[in-house]
Amino acid sequence: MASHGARGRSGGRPTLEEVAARAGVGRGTVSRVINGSPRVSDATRAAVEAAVAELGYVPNTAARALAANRTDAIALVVPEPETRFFAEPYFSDMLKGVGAELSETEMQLLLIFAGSDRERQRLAQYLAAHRVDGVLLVSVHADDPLPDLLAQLEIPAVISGPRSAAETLTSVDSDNYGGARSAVEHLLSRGRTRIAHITGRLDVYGAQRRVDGYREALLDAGHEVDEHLIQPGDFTEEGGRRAMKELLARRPDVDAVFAGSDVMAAGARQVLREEGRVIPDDVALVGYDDSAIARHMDPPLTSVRQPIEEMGRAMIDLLLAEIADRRPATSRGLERRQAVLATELVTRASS
Amino acid sequence: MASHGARGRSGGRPTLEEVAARAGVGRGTVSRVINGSPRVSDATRAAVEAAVAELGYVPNTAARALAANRTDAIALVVPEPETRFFAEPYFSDMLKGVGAELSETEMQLLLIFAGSDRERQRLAQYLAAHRVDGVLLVSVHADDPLPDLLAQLEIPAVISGPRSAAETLTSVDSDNYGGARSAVEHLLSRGRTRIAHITGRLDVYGAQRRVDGYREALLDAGHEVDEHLIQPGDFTEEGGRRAMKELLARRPDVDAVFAGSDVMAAGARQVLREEGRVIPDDVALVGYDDSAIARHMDPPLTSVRQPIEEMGRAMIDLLLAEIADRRPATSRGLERRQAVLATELVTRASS
DNA sequence: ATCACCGGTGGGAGCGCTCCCACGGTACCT
DNA sequence: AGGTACCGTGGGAGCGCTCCCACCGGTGAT
Repeated sequence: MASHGARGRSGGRPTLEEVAARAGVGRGTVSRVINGSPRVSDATRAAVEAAVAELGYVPNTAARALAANRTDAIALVVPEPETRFFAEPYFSDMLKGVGAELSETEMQLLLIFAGSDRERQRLAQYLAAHRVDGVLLVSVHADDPLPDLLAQLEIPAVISGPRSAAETLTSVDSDNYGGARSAVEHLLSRGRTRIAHITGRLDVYGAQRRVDGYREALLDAGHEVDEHLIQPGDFTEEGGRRAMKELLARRPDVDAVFAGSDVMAAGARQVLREEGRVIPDDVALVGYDDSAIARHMDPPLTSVRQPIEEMGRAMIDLLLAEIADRRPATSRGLERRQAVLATELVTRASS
Repeated sequence: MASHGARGRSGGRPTLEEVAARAGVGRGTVSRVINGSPRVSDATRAAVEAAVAELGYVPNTAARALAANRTDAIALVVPEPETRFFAEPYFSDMLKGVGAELSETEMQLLLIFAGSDRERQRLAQYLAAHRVDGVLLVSVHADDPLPDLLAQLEIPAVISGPRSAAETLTSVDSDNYGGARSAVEHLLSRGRTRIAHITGRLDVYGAQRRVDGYREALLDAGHEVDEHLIQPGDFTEEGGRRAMKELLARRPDVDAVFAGSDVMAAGARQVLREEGRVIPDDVALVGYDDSAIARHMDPPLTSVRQPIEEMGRAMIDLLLAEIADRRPATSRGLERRQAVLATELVTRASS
């Protein structure tokens, strides 16, 4: 009977069975109480809860996962650390939201890095093994095979920053279009008329939407859009520098710049200063992201704040809903879920 | 026989049993191959590996965890988001190191937030249930009960930023003493003689060590330490402002400031500028952390860089070693493990 | 030849849980 | 009174794995 180290290999945490014995009920009943089933009488439930408390019972996740074929875990897939996602404050803010929302539940958060090929391989295996109930995807490139893999495996997933207007996955996004509009409208209201735009990488859908917002804000205000004032950047500081130099060369009379990120705005500011342009007197500058850089820039940078923490919360909400449905959005038919959250323009001395 | 939905409830991922059948061997043998046991003949191993590849077998973590009483998971416990830990670039850099080192192993990373009381309660339960094989602790307050809890539960743990010189947990730290010395020596070499220090919160051990480094660098250079030049801060920008005002009031002739963090340096810079002091001509300024703020400050801030990514890697290494030993450092006797990594002074225009 | 031994192997038992079937009891119908 | 329904409950079976014991055949020692 005591053949095989049966008795608690390490300290003996109480099991369902022991709780059942203590409460004078069967195993099934305890399980029902633990899982909040309604099919338990109040008296029994009270007795079980007392036993649970006395014994300090905590369910064994592994056993539960094995028996129920679920994991109570979701994965946050972090793409290459090089991407702007991993930069402040995006990452930590989103995590804050995710963590806050998750702490209301029993779910646990797994962080999975998918930078190297090796890591992506592991991730694919991981997902194939259905070791998580759902996946959070952030800043995925348009050509990334991951979303399709998830759809194929029927793993619930939510993506932040849809890859296109036709995104099939459930998505959460901030209102890039509206954010860009608010920036441009602000500059117009300050009397600027030759407003340039340094864009983000245009294979990023959000960057495209910002360009759309830029264009339409100008058109709606009765201005023409001068294509020479739109200069592609790549979200980097150096890209911002290059773009600003190009703009100055083509349109020396530019009187405002709306940059698609604070980092690019920082690059642009360097060039403007080198060229002797005073901010905001000669050229007004507006960034995007409202990062620490914006607050500490000289002069402090007007920037579009995205509700990133809210986005994290929204992602969890949508994901949990999808897990509850137990099937990914694609097989639910057409009812694509998505959330678009409003941005806010934070006005500072640079404009 | 087919009483109870036995056949793959969801897609039928292959099991050990199926791999065994395919390879014409027993379950135990496949398990041995999967786990790299040496007690398998080469021929058998090859056959099993072929079967694994053909079937695309991936072990079921839950079953493994249940049977073997281990989880192959470690937790990174994130304290209150308010702390400086959660600020850039500390968090993401450390995560980068942790992720890189972890991707060499089969371990998975759990992120656990322990900000609110509620969350800490969950964490305690979590740990009591032994749902992770080890724990990574970051920026823990001196009076935090968590380390003791971990020791009591005999859960391997590594702390970044030891709580004191007598830290009992295995720890990883950067050389705060040496970093501070390098900052002060740099200022001395620039001919500064009235060097002030704005400290971090002195209940943080690392902040104390920086003060030690500051003092001894001065003493070793044959200078006296003027206690009026040491002003306590709290790692915040506002704290930096207050400290700088105080210093200026007490010692208007100060010609250099070594701040215990970049953020405090930013606060100090504001005050210096308001008072008409030119950086670095009138007052040289050096920060600590080499964050984005330092690079983008005006003028760019000389700062002490900590090898945070390396620290992340070191934490994982130490933790894995400890898990392999299957017992926490405390019960291994006196051989406390710790790693202290060197810092680097990044010189910029502010000094 | 006999025995102990050892590398290599198969498979039973068990990890702690969920799922589901079966069962006793009460309430309500005919 | 007998039948039917349903509620609350107990407990068997099974999730996929690891651990360990038993077993098999081949060696080398006796």
